[in-house]
Amino acid sequence: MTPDTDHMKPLSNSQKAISALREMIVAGELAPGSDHLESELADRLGMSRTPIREAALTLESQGLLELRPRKGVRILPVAPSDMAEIYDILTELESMSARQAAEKGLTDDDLTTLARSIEDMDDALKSKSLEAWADADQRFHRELVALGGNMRVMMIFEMMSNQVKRARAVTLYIRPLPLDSNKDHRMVLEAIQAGDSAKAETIHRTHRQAAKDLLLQLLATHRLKQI
Amino acid sequence: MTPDTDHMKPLSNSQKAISALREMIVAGELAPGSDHLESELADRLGMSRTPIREAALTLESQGLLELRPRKGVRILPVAPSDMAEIYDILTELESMSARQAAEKGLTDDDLTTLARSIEDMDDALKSKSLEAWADADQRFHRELVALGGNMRVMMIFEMMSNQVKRARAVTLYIRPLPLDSNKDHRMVLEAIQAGDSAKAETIHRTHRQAAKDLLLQLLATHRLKQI
DNA sequence: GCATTCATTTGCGTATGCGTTAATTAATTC
DNA sequence: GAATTAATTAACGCATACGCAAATGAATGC
Repeated sequence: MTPDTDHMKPLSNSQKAISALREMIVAGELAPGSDHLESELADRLGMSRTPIREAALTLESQGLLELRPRKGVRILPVAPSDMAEIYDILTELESMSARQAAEKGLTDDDLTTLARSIEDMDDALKSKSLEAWADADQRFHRELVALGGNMRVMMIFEMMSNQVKRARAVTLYIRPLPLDSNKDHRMVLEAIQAGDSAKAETIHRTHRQAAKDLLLQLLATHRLKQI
Repeated sequence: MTPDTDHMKPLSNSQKAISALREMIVAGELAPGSDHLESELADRLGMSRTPIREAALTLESQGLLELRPRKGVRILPVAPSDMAEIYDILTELESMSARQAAEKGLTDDDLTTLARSIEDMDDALKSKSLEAWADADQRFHRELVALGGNMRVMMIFEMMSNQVKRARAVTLYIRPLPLDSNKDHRMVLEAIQAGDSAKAETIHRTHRQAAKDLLLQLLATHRLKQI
């Protein structure tokens, strides 16, 4: 039961279409590169074309798909060069967030969520649950950005995350186990606790660059030219 | 006459609505904080509600306005804290672009547009045309981002630029003359020419931070709590 | 006079229909 | 048989219509 089971707004069809389509895309149910007529999607989601179009417009501006007249909506494939772009942006903005979080003099209380995600990653690795690890890792990065306090950075992060998730679905089981990854996370957390903004930023930047290099290497060695 | 006067696609009403509304917002014709019914905007632009809604959805995802049921579309005001967020993001992403541009070993030929915008700023200052200066300055930053080669950064830049333009319309005539600004620009250009990526990045970062500090100071001293 | 309830208005969300035009198939010509 | 043109189909852009719910105003009760 959700915290506030009462007074749940009945969520418009447009909203439903946005999340439904987003999930279908991230899950690969709508394959990268595939085309889908508005009317087809409307049938599939049991609504008319109008909310579908509105959702498609929104998702287009988030870079998940493309509206091509008479061809239908095209699910955008993500090439390694796209992932490089995304990781470069995340590297800069997350590192900035780490720095700004460290400058805030946050209390341990403010950092419980971040600390929790690190523990969750440890637990996930112990029980060899890669999905749980990926989930906790995602939470760590999101919370780091949240602590930075820049709402726009959060929006950009969420936008990019959708594409990152697709890449991870492909690479999660072909990548080496992220056994050392949590060392970095812990060092970032400690730097933020200590108020050492330069250290927090530098460590996180290095961490992110390594992640980018690993991913691109993986995609290259497996000849994954499109996700 | 535009380069290709023939075969101009007749540009859909949605597209027209997007640029029309964007220009009205940036120009202040639709005041920050004001509400406008979809039907009102539809009448004003001589089209039905459908393309207006589609345009509003797009502009909402670009942070220019907000759709509030029964209140109409609300033109989002920009507070100093918003400008701080925007400048922080631009600082990081433009500095990264400067670094990456420098790493590319660009020829003087690749850099003509950038060099041109610097000259234009000089000319504008000589003829005391602040608008022309602001325009050339905007072109410098856009071209720098373009040279970085990250399409997503370009998109983010364009998005943020809309809000920056509104701030500039307010501050352009109350700010000190940007007499030294071009020294920074020239140094960035030279660093890129020389392939000195660290220098290009550092100088541009400093330049951007100074711009942020100046802007926030201006807004504070003039008690501009909302633009 | 103030609050509460009911009636009315109004704006939005969404379905639907239609004209336009791109894409596809058929037809005609060389 | 290939290629160009004509005919057909179909998807989209947009206008329009309508039901519902929120906001507004009127009316009633205390």
